[in-house]
Amino acid sequence: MIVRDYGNGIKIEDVTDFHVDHIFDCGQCFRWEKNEDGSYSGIAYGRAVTVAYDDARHILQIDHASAKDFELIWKHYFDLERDYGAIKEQLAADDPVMRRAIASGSGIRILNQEKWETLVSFIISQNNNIPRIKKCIASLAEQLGESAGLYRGRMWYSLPSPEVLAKATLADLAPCRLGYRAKYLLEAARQVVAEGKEHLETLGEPGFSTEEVLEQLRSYCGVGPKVASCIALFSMGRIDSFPIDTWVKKVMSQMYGIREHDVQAMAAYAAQHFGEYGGIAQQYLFYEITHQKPVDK
DNA sequence: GCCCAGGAGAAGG
DNA sequence: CCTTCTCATGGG
Repeated sequence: MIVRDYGNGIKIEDVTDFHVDHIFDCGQCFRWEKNEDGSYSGIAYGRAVTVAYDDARHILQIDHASAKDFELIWKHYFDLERDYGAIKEQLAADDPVMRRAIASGSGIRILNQEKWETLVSFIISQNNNIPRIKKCIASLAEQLGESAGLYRGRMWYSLPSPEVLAKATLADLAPCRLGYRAKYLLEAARQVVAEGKEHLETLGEPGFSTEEVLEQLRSYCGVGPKVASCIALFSMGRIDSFPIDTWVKKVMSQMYGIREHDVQAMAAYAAQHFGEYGGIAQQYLFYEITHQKPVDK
């Protein structure tokens, strides 16, 4: 992987299977905003950057980042060492439904996000819609988070740490408009602090089965089967984890003929047909159904 | 007013 | 073990 430093950012050559719209608008992350030129600016691991991709030249540009940070953070964050071409080929074989879904979101990459941030984000996500989830998380960062400095003419904030959130009160969270999820969040933060932050980090390491990881995650208040699957998938590299939400239920019933509320059957179908790539398959399906144009008659 | 959103916890069988 | 009810909030 060739990385060139241009002073205030870096360019990476020969990046394929990458599209910023697919990556940042497939529901896996909530802290990236699209700029007028099509690039996205956001914050992760305490760094505010801007990401653009040249589809013709296969060049990924990360502004406000160093080559050192690329090796340390961004290479892994964007999952650049995984061969998505081969995975897409395998998933599409003998599955016309998946082939069409992959065509719509061909540049998706499963991000490796911060575990704590992902836990917080998906507790907030429950029974909520994506625009409002983004507002809640941005508000939480601005109210209680840490400053990551000035960039592109404004201040950027990380989410509050577990320690800060564990000491916060419902009144502190009131401006964020989290609704009934606020008390879940405080409860989860207190558990993370009580057991030590390392525990959450350790969960991401190999050695545990995905089922063990999901079970551990479900011990946090506000984390059930679906939210646990998202945390495992989007921050712990468990790409076999298959989150089943209302949208996936729609896809699975419409396209694969499984009864609308039969979550068990959907999980079984995913395990059998998508296997170790269930989470990636799920993202293609999710992207397609959440971006399909309404049919006008 | 209704229904819905990347659901989960609590209560009641 | 299972099913049903409830939980804030804002947009359509």
